[in-house]
Order: sequence, then C-alpha cells, then structure tokens
Amino acid sequence: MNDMTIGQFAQAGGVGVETIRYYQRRGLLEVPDTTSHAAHTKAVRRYNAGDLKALNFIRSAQRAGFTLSQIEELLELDASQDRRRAQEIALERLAALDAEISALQEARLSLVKLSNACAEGPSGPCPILSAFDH
Amino acid sequence: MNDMTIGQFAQAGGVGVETIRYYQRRGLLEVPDTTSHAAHTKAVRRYNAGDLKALNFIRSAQRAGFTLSQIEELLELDASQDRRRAQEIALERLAALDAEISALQEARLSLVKLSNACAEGPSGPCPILSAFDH
DNA sequence: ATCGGTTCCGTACCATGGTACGGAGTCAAG
DNA sequence: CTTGACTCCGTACCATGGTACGGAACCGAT
Repeated sequence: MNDMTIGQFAQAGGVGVETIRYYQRRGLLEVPDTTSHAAHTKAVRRYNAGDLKALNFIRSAQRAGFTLSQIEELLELDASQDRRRAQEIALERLAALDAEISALQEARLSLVKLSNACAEGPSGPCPILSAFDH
Repeated sequence: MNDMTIGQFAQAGGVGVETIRYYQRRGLLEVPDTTSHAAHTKAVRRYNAGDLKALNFIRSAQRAGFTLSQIEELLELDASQDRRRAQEIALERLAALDAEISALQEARLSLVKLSNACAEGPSGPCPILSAFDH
C-alpha cells in the first residue's frame, strides 16, 4: 500500500480526491514532495502508509465529533508530543461526547414514543408537535 | 405567555430574533397576521402559545438530529395527520440515531483510552494517531 | 410630541466541510 | 509517439444553519 497516487490514496481512505486536497489546504495533511524517491519521477506526488495513517486518524477523529480545526491541533500535538494538552483535549471532547450521547438517547426515547403513538389505530392524534414534550 | 412580540417569542424559545425570521423564511414557522386581534394594531406581528409550541418542537427535533427540511416535512405531516408517513420518518431517524449513538460510544472508548495513555508517566508515546485504531 | 427601544424587511455575509471546473502537464500502454 | 486516464493547481461554487446590517416604520413612556 506504499507509494500511492492521490487517487489511490483517496480510495484507500474512503474519501474523494478533492477531499484530500482540501485537507492539504487546511494543513491537515502534508503535501508530499514530488522529488522524493526517484530522480526522474517528477510532478506527481506519492502517498505512503504514514499519510494513510494520518488520513484514517482524521476520519476517525471526525466521527468522534472533533472539528477539522481541533484535528489540526491534535496532529500538531502528535508531532510535538504534548501529552498534557492532548489529554486535556481528549477529556473535553469526552465530556461533550457524554452530553451528546445523553441528548441522543433522550431523543431516541421520544422517537420511540412517537412511532408507537403513530402506529396505534388507523387514525387519531399521533401528536407530532408534542413528541418531544417533557 | 400569549401574544408576544417577536423579541419575547425568540427569548421564550431560547433563540435569537434572526433565527425566528430565518425559520419563517424557510417555512417552518408561519408569519402571523398583523391585523389579527385588534383593529388599530397594525404592523407588529404577535406570537402565541401555538407558535411557541412549534418553535419548541423545531428545537427538540433538531436535537434529535432532524434537518430543518425534515422538520418542515414533520410540521406539514402534523397538519395533515399523515400517521403512516410520520411513523416512517420517526423509524428512519430512530435507526440513524441508534447508529450514531453506537458510533459515539465507540469514539468515547477510544477517547478514554487516549486520555489514559496520555496520563501515564511524564513522557512516552501517548499515541494520538493510533488513538482510534481498531 | 418626541425619544429610545423594537419591529419590519431585504439583502449580505459568515463558518464548516467539502465538491466542481477547467486548462495544462504527466504517465503508462499500445 | 499518440491516446486516454490521471494529476496538478487555482478558483469558484455548494448546502446547512444561521448572523449581521441598515433604513424605515412603529410603539410605549415621559
């Protein structure tokens, strides 16, 4: 999986080529040197396993609710090995995540109730506007 | 709480005035008539408990992960009493919600691990890039 | 009657996270 | 050594969910 072109790299990461370029513009992914591995190979950049690791991290961190700006900071911290700050960020996101999970679980209960109410009988209230009343 | 001005209405719903107007533009909230309740009262619109109920619904539904477009459809369904479609939408969002909750819980575990790794000792790996490796 | 605070309304702008476009260059196969 | 696919790069555009601005009208209190 080494030395991929941008198209292969994007595919390996499950994103589009434009997304790679966007991350590069944002500074989340480095732009590899065109002159990095063979004298006559110019003008086409190549991506390796390390790049893929960074890309996978970006996607996972996004799933964890980090913004791209926060992810940028995390990537910098990875380089600088700032454990304290890294833990701080992780704990902050953890707290936010717990709040989000609770909120979603509450919403989930409301939706179950709404679905049940709408299922009963062929007509009647099915009170959508009251679905989230608490 | 009846017959609020837009400012009071927004405050009661915990949003800004501009947000109300935005929802009106989107068709999520109706624009009340200026000539609705007293002959000489013109030009300033007034909002009542029903409007507030709709506004609260919008905010709750957003918390449940519905987009404003979906919320618009739900509000229409509330008017038309289409139980079948309402349940369908609720179940769809329920499934998506369950997936989201699982994803967040997985992310949560990764963050706990990362936080622990960063906490141990004063230096060492604290492997940010591997935090979400599975 | 006038003053300060709202409201009204249109239009413009913002952040986030991409997606699309177009022309030029490059690369590998035939 | 041409053809077709891919890459490069800049710039423009997109959807979502708002937020800001500015002039005119209005409303309640003094």
